[in-house]
Order: sequence, then C-alpha cells, then structure tokens
Amino acid sequence: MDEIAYFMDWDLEAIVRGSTSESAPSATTIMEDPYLNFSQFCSEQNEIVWSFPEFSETTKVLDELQDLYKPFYPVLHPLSTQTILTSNSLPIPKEPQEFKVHKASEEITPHDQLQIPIVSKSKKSKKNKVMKQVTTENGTCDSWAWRKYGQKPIKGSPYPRSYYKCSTSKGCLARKQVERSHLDPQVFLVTYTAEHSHPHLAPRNSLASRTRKNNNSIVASQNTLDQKSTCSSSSSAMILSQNTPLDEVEMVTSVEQSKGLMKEEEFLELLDEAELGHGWFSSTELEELIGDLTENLN
DNA sequence: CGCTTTTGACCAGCGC
DNA sequence: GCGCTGGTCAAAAGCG
Repeated sequence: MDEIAYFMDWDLEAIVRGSTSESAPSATTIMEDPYLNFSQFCSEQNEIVWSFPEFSETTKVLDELQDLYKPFYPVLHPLSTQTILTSNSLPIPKEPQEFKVHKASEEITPHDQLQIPIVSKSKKSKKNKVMKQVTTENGTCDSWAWRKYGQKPIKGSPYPRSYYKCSTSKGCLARKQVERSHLDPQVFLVTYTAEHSHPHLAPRNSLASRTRKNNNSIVASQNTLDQKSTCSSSSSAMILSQNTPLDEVEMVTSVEQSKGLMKEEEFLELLDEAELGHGWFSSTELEELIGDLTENLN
C-alpha cells in the first residue's frame, strides 16, 4: 500500500530536457541529474517559473512519450487513471502555482526541485523524513557516491530492495532505496530519503569522473538486481507531478526506465547529437530524439 | 589499508 | 503480546 501511496496524486508531465546554453553542460549531465539543469534554470529566473512553451506544439511527441511510458502507468497512476487514459496527450499544468519549485534563495539539492507532497501511511513517515524519487540511470547510477548497507526482499515483489547511504560525507544522512518494479522489471524505482548535508562534490559532467571503485560498486550492486544488466543508460524523461499539500512527507517522484538494451556510450552519443542550445527540447528535437531512442531500445 | 558488498540479526511500527 | 514487515546495523569477506 505504501508504494501506491507514493504514487498518489500524480499527473504525468513527461519532459525531456536539454541543457542550458550558458552553462553548457554535457549531455551526460542530463542523464546523471536532469534536475540540476532545471535548478539552474529556475535559479536564473530567480522565481517560480513554470511554463511549457513547447507543449502546445508537441502533442504528437508527447503521445510518443506516453507510449514509451505506458509500462509506468499502473504504477504511477493507480488512482488517477482518468488523467492518463482519457487524454490524448499528456496533461499540461494549468497554473504554474501547481508546482512547487525552490527559489534560488532556498537551500536545495540537485534532486530537490520538484517536490511532490504525498501523505504516506508508512510507519516511517513518523520520522518526518523527506522522501523523493528521481530519475537516474538504472537506479544506482546517479552522480552521488552511495554505499550499500542492506538488501531486503519485499513482500509482493520478486525483486529485493537495496538500501544505500551517501558515502560522500560521513555525516550525510542521505539515503536511497532502489528496487525493481514488479510490474515492469525493466523499471527501477529509486526513493531518496533525507537531504545531503554536503555540497555535491563529484563532478557532474562525466560518468568517467566517478571513482573507479565506486563505479565498480555500482555495477556490482546493479548486477545483484539484474544479472544481465550493467550500468547502462536508459531513455529517461522527467515526470513531474502536481503539487498537493501534505503533513509530514514530501516526495519527488519519477521513474526510470532501464531497458538495458542500449549502451551508455550510444545513448550519450545520441544526446550529444541532439546538441540543444536551450533549456527545452523543441518538438522537432523531441521527435528526433525519441525516434532514435525508440529505435535503439527496440 | 580503506573502501565496498553481503547477509543475518536486530529493532520499530503496525495490525490483530 | 505476538507475528509480520520494512529499515538499519554490523561483522565478515572481497577488491584494488
């Protein structure tokens, strides 16, 4: 039931973003932490900004995105199928205020930008944790350093849940859980808990910048989740959600689809080819990128 | 040596 | 109180 609660009140806003022209981060940055660029974007605006100038032109593209993410729907919207099943395109936020976005003056972490408050019935909610789920690569491949400290079989799921602590700083309380979706084994659900108590030290613009040991660890732990899978990239899209009030638990939820069929280098090459000079993909760029991704994933 | 993963044990919350 | 479940701890072992 907790899993269902996690995904309550979801609106599906799939946004595939490019990088900003000023900071010109590499495509790798997009994959490692799509929220970072969004944070930069919002920081530059220094105010809550939520506009989707491209969305009105991207119905077809969004339909494709919707198709790509169909496997997520039962998970993401168990209680809000109306939004998904009855609309021809992904819902577009009517009011910017529907989303909570940190202002530049607020202390944020790279994964903080999209808060999706959800009332959790979990016993852990009493600890007043901030729980999030973000899109990363294969569930374990994000740009933070994590140390696995536990693994537990989860009732109702054939796949175990892995528990990770942030190993960047000793006192950092940030943790994350990685588990496979039992509905779609190719989907990894990553839940972040608590905040990092330190700046992001690892360079974000290169997968190779991770320490070899850590990268090996990631691959090793990944293999425990899927013997066939390595730390490969995936087609990713940020999925934003409507903001709703809550008492104790805030969540940022998205999912990650890890087909594992395309090599990381190939995916990054595709992103490089996209070479976008602005914050959002245009409809044409989206179509091309999705086409390439779909082709590779199939 | 310092870091990691693995894994069984332990603890806490919840329902009955 | 008891059992179930999820989350965490910590010892052991592996790796570079």
